Amino acid sequence: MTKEENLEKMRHSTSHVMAEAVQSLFTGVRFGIGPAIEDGFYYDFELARPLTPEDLPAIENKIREIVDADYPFIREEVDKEEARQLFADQPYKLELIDEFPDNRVTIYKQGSFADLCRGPHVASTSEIKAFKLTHIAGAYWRGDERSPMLQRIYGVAFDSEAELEGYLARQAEAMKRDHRKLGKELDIFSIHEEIGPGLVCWHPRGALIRQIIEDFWKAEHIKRGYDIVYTPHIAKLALWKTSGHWDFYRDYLYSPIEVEGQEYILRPMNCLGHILIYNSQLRSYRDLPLRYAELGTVYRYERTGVLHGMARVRGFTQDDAHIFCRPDQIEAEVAGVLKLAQLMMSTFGFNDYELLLSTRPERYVGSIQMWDEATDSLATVLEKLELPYDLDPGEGVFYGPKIDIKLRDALGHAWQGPTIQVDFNLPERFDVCYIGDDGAEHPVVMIHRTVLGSMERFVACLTEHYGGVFPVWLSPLQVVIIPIADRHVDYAQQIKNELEEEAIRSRVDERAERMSWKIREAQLQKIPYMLIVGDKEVESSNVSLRLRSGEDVGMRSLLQVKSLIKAVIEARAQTALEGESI
RNA sequence: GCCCGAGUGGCGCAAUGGUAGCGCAACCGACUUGUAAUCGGUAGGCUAGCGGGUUCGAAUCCCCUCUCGGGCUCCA
Repeated sequence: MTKEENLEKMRHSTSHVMAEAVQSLFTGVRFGIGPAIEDGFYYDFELARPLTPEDLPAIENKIREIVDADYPFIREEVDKEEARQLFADQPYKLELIDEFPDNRVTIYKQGSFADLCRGPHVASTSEIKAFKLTHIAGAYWRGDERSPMLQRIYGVAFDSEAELEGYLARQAEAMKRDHRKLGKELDIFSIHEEIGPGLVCWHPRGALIRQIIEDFWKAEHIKRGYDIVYTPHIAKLALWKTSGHWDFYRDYLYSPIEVEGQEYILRPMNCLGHILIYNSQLRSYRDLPLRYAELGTVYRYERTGVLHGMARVRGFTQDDAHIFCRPDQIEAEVAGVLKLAQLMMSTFGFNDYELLLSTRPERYVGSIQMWDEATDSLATVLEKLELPYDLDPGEGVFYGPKIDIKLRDALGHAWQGPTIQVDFNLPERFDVCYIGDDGAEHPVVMIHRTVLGSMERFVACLTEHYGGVFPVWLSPLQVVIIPIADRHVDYAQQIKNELEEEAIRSRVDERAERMSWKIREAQLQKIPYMLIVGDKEVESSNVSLRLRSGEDVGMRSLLQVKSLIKAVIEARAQTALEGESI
């Protein structure tokens, strides 16, 4: 058994011990399930009263008692009838028993607690080493929102106190990278109750980061034969009925706006405008592929509980494009998009991401043959490009299979970023076709795709990925010039002017503060370069360079510093100085 | 949407039934400074809601609404 499997076993056993602790502290407990998860475990309970965080220490103490008592875990096999009697007052367990295919079920007992469980478990409770209950949450029985909501206690468990401490320290570090916290500290964005939940205001610094990304994005798309288009943010409801969105996603649309007796809605997607542009004239097979790209803002009425800073919002800008192509062009186009997505990921420092191929869901349109062909071609491209991916069965969109790239935030949550989706639905509904070399009409294949995701989510992930320490080319402010005394302000200003000529973003901190105070503030703002100027520098026409890593590079000529910074920006380097860690 | 928790000056926090305090920031003044916090002073909130209730009295207790956080569900 590997170390990881042992750890998982121990975590699972800890959840049983926690259940025993809860059983002894509360009356009338009904038990749900309690598996091991990444880093720890949870158990779901139905209790007479709501749990509060204050309950956790008592439960932890009880767990320790059970651990110290060193109860063995005993495995027993019983038939279903016996199991039903054992768990006669446990409706959730009875439900599980009914669903087991075999007549024999296994039970694990430790101390005064018995649970229906496949196992395996540790030999004895004393094998549980370092654990901590972390939080409580509501969770639907079996993850179904029509089922009762149980109370879940989450915990973490490790082989040693040192590993537990290490984990908790990493969590604390990760919380510092939270884009919602950094967004405030670094003045990147805000969300206002007065405007509405999930609607983002981009502050000048955030907007600058976004502009830089968008400029890069546009240039790379134009290079690859995309045409930039703009389409309206609202459209007649009838259009969304034709597309099928009204039927499938009505609950996620903002309510219609009535004007002149016509109903309009805020667009939840950009594709329809692109389709109408395509359909504005007859297209020949020679015209294809056509690639329409738009940084298109869309609005979706996301349920209140799911909103999360800039990462999950109600109004967001997709870096969208729709490729209209012939069936024989699918593979080449998908490959092109994947390569572009890879370029985006590597340019922005995401070297660790997951690729998922999602296949036909239960509710779908089109023929199974179309689905199979499209899914195969997506898989073929992934294999040709030697990209490792996981299958996500049944997770495709109703209109076609897709490839998703998932990015992780500081706390390890995966967010969908780039996505490539084949669409069989819209070409049919809108009669999107081309004239082939046979002179006949053929349906086009439409590919929806983003290579970043949305600007909001991407900047959120980017902020967490870098912990706010953006690479120089993305840093809103690249240089702070710090005059030591008032008499150095003119010289500092002169330097700023020279940096401006090179389009380096700088500011002179001319406040009547001490140098060390100005350095502290520049550090906290994670500004890549600090240029300190005092008598020595003025006299020798130099600057003293300090990096946000804390390194004092020393006195250099302005020319040297300028060319260093320029080179770092042009290379879109991940670090502020070659060989530096930031 | 569901369960639990929270909402105090720009920001971070204190005050759990008796007339709201602290730090940072802001503003004013002094200091003119050598690599992460110079000193002094001033102003600023009636405590999410021009919501309802309990009480002699509410930031503090109860109800409603809104927003945020942790999860669940969802995420075209």
